[in-house]
Amino acid sequence: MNHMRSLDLRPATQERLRQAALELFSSQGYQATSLRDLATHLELQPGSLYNHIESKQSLLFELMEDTLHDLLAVTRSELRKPGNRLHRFVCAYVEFQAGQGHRLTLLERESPNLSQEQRAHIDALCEDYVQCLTAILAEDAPGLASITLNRLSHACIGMLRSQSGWPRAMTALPVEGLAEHLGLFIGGALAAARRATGRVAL
Amino acid sequence: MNHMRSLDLRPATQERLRQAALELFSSQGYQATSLRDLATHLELQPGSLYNHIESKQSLLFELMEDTLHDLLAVTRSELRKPGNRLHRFVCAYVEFQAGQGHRLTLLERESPNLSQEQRAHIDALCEDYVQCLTAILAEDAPGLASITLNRLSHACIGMLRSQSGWPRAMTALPVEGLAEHLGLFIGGALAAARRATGRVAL
DNA sequence: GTCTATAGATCGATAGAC
DNA sequence: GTCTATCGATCTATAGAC
Repeated sequence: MNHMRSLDLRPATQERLRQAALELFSSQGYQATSLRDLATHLELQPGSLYNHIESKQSLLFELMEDTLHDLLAVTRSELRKPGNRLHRFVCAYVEFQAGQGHRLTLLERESPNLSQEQRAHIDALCEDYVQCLTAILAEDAPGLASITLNRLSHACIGMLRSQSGWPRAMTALPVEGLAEHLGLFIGGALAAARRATGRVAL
Repeated sequence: MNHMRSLDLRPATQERLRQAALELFSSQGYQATSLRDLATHLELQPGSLYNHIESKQSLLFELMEDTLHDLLAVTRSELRKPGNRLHRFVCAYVEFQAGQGHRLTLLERESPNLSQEQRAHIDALCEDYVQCLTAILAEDAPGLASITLNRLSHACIGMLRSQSGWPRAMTALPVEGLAEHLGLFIGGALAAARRATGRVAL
């Protein structure tokens, strides 16, 4: 109840710091960004950062972890709504990518800069996300062999990730119709997998 | 003719260096790998490396450039053979990934560590590779809108890249049947795109 | 083409005053 | 929670002897 007075108008330094770190890490890379760079963008002195972070590495880890938590939350929330689950899964990713794509860039690129334990944690969250999709696909195509299902899941996620270009090129196209296109392609891949299974099963 | 005597039995230092750099860069990351690390693995002193490279950055660039050149060469060579071109494209990538996957991880991850000019060069080569696939798809599905075709190309390449996992997890599955699975999914996506276009065109 | 030695710069992190 | 000041380590790259 007495925590109410903490509704500051300007964002807390914590939040400004994470925002700036996200921007710098995703554009220049983690290792190429020094804490001095970061402090300059915040108009702080380098040493002052350590009132808000434990270390540079833990900062990276928290950014990556939060990204996956948010992506999972958004996706699961979208899946609770009625309608085609596969389509909702695709929409959730497309929207997340459109609005916060640089957060996903960190996940793609900066894994090797984590400690072993941190990387294991992130990998586990990625597995959760993939499993989310796998469950939907298994529901839509009940007869698939587990190896086929597994590869289909990763292929679908590959299609979603492909929006970011290879490796970073691809003129930033408009998002309009993107979810529909991806849904179309994914649906086609799923149908093909189902047909092939049926053919074998007969 | 007199160059014949240069058929040394052990690989030249140049080649050992690039091999070791590839291994270290792809496993630890470019920035996290020091020239001391590299020199140690080669049983050399750090300074000696500069008899073989111009700079650390140019070493990275050449590794990435060579990778794309080889991938393009292998792919184009495969496309010259008879048979389904889309299938051959997929096979070329799968084999390249299976045999030299760590070379591709450099492409995925280390772009931001290049200079602007170097990155532009690499991006152009990536475009060439994408264009390779686009031409095949355009041939297989003549009526596609250019935006659809473009997104389909990137989606297909996303499926191919998805073998590497997200971001690096995914138990290294056997390669058997992988090209067939990916060909199936890609074929399905292509068919879906074609059907959707036909529906509109009618 | 390898070595030793080191320049010159930068980095992450800490200590202590305010 | 910000500042100043700095430690100690590490890095890329160079110079010059052999």
